[in-house]
Amino acid sequence: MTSSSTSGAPRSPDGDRGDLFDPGCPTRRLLDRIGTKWTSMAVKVLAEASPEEVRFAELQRSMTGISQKMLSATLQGLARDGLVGRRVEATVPPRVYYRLTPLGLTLEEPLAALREWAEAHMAEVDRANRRDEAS
Amino acid sequence: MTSSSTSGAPRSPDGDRGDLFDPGCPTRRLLDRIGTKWTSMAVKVLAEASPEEVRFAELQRSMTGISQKMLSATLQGLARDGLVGRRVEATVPPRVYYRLTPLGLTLEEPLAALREWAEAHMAEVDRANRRDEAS
DNA sequence: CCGAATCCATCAGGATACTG
DNA sequence: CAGTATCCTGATGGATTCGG
Repeated sequence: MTSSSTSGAPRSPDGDRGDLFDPGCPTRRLLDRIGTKWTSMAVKVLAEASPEEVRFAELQRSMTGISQKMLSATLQGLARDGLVGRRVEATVPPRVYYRLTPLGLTLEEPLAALREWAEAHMAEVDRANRRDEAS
Repeated sequence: MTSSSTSGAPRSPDGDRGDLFDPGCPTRRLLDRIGTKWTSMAVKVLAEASPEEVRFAELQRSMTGISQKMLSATLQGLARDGLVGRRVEATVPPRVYYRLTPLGLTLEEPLAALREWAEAHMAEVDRANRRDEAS
């Protein structure tokens, strides 16, 4: 098993060790997903395009620096989570369109709040870092 | 106010290639921090205690499963970012108190929004995952 | 009591090449 | 055009131990 999925589903079909950790925190599990390198950016791009669909190559262009592998993995993860939907156009060459599901759209709200905080305060965070580096 | 400042590119490995990647996205950098395993939980615990201070061992007890190393690293990171403050009581044995700074407190708002989304919708996400596993 | 240091397992994620 | 497969690296983070 090379990869047991990025968003590790509880792969303990039976009693692993019980409850060593506290997996009952949905926030942690959410952050495990949107906290990955490209996921939140994909949601943002798709949200901005919504309700229009976006093609694979178009997404790759919007997300500078992402590889096919990571884009594919990111979209797969979001699709598995029911946050984005796929539509394949059976042409030659084939075209695949992505869009946020209604559930994915609701995620955009708190994500936008986080973005606003980042744009408002990350400069101050950076300043704090500089101050600390001086020591 | 993003006084834009000198817009210091955080990590230019060596030669600045212009804009191959987009390091100007503060959201990514924010998620790189709060997306780590324990950071958001620490902020939550500290926010709930605010304006009271919390001791190291107390934090460790609240965050089930965390090691000293990770708690220390998490708090250091938050302190460097100016989100939490430390107060050392020079007793024997020494006691160290942590609390959110005003800046850290402002982060609690969007973080709480994310938490609400998680509690409201993660069950649906899980259901989507099950449905996908069936294939 | 606090946390720094070491060792070690795992994994995200980048580069590349190949299929349909 | 869209997606998969393989290889490889550095960062994440857990357990443990030492120091102040």
